[in-house]
Amino acid sequence: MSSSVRPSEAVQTVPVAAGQTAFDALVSAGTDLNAPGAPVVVRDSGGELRDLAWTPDSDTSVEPVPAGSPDGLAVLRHSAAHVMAQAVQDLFPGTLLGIGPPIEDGFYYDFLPSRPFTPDDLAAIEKKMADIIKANQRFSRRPITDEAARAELAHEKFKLELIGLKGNAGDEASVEVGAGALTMYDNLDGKSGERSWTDLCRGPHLPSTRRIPAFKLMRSAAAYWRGSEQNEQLQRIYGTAWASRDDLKAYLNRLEEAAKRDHRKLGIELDLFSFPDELGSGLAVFHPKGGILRRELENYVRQRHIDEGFDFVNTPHISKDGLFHTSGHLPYYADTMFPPMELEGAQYRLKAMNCPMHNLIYRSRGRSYRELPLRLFEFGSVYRFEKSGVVHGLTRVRGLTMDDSHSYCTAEQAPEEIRKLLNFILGLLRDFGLDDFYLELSTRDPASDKFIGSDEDWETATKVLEDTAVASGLDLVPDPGGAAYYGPKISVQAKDAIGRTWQMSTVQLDFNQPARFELEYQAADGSRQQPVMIHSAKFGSIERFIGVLTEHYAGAFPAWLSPVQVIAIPVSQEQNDYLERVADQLRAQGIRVEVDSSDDRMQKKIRTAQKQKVPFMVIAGSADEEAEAVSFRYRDATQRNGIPIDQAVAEVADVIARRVNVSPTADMYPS
RNA sequence: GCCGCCUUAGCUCAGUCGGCAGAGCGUCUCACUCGUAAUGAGAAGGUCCGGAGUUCGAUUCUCCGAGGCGGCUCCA
Repeated sequence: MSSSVRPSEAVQTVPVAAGQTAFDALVSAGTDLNAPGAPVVVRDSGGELRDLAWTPDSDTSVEPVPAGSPDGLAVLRHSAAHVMAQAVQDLFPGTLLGIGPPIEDGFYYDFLPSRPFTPDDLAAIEKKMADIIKANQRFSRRPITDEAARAELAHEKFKLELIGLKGNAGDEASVEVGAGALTMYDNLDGKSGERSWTDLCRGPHLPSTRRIPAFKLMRSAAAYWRGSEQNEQLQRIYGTAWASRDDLKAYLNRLEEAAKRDHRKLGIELDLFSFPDELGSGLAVFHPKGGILRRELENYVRQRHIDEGFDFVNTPHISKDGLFHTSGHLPYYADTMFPPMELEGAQYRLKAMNCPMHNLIYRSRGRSYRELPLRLFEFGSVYRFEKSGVVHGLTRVRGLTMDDSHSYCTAEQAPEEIRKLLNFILGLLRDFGLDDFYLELSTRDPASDKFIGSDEDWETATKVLEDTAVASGLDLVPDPGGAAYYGPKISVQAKDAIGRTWQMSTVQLDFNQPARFELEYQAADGSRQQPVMIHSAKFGSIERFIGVLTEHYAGAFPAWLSPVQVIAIPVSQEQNDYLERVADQLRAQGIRVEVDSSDDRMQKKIRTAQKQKVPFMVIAGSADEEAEAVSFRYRDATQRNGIPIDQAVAEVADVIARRVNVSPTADMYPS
């Protein structure tokens, strides 16, 4: 990401005399406030962000905050949100205001208009915003008492509600209001000084609207007031704003690049999978090429689980619903499980999780401490009735296959087992070039009745997970209230090739299901003890993992995963037979080869293979055929062409075979 | 589930202010036999998402449903 701040421009504190504005202090210190990326606000000695117009009561110093810094951008974006709100209220009188905070890469503002916004409305709002920016309105801070604010905002019911919420730490609304006395921000016309708009806001803001160099409105959508489904839906307009036009352009390019990687688009282009309407929403079919991806991934993860000492089991897709009452999943998740089928007096359900069935396998006979940890693994297909609005490509589906495993062990063994699982997971993700991780620790919300089990068990389980997570040395982000109903979890978050974070694998520690299923083992002293179980999924769902990998690799899968590894291209049809023989030679080494014997021109075939992101091409003309050679072309790490080189068939086969049949981490490109 | 938008050929998308529907790519056929990202010509291909309604007539308007997209909420 481009930014206006470089280390060499490290900011220095500037002294400010009592009664002097920070603005004047900066100017007298020689700061060019008109330069691109110039400071837009300051940080006082207490670390608070302040407007440039801020005037301290006593002598102090401030640190300028440049527009391109994270804080500067947040102020810039929040100021853009104000400009947008003003434009909206100008164009659509009577529209009520919600809140308008800065967010990653931009800002939004929530409105209650008389009708939802259309794309044409957004264009008009954008134009109006440009006028406001051109008018160079000053953002002017005005402290106000609660009573006066209530009077002034009598018609803004949402703002009134915010006043009551003043200072709620962690509340999104505190962005607007914050602790301490309320402040209003007035927009004053650059020439006349006339007030054109006012908003209840903690600030700080840019000195004036002119300091918004580049913005764009992105989309409008509904959002619940204060994020609750129980509340009224407002119309949210998202925008983006940057410290320079170039930064905006770079951001829009990034979005375009991300769109090109969209697995839903690539899935069609590369003929991997589809979602036939006839099946229903969120139900995917994998075409032959997607089938190869699945098979390779399954083979890979199966072997890894064998190496880690897992036993392989199989369980049905359907069960009488008593099982899910025993596990505790029903009735908590009744609405996300497919509805029951009534058969011979029993209610059957498609399974939405595999753990209860694995518990039955554990319980099928007496267990000794000697066989713990007992590790069960299954490619378990489950069905979850995701709400219609949340289904999304392969990343959120209604039918999925999990690489689901459950480790049953003694409470004492749990920390070591979790440590091993975490290592296993990180190693596995690294094999896919995912190596920038952080962990999320999802814990119980003690106030919620969504969680079962005793306080002591929760504390113990959470402590065990937390200690293991901390010991991994990775960053650990708390996720209060995000636990499963039966226990806390660690999820591994990984950054993909273009820096987007995906939740990948999870490890969950569960005291509850073993108790509910009355799982036991006989300890060394002959006593009967209850094991704990550790749920873990490495890919999570294979569908989702394929979706994430497709975007991570932009469809250019490493050679071992590529559905077609080699395309053989004849210079003219004369070489078709020769290349068939070459292809057979490669196939004999386990390589997936296709000969393109269509009547396209060679150039066209190269283009097609390139677009299909096939890692290797072998091309042969009459000269090659005579020499028992091929011209070898490959995709390099940047997915551009490698340099063509003429090589003997045996050598080429050898080079390709090494890239295709070895461990996934191996460098796939000839050097 | 909620709000908004969308659904036309295998894919990407025009279009009909209500009157027997179009392009590019892909597919097929023919000609060309070619040396590292598109050879040319021709043809086939459509219950215009489904159902109901309004109308002389609906792909177009209305309603219901399905599916998709962008968000919100949710994600064991």
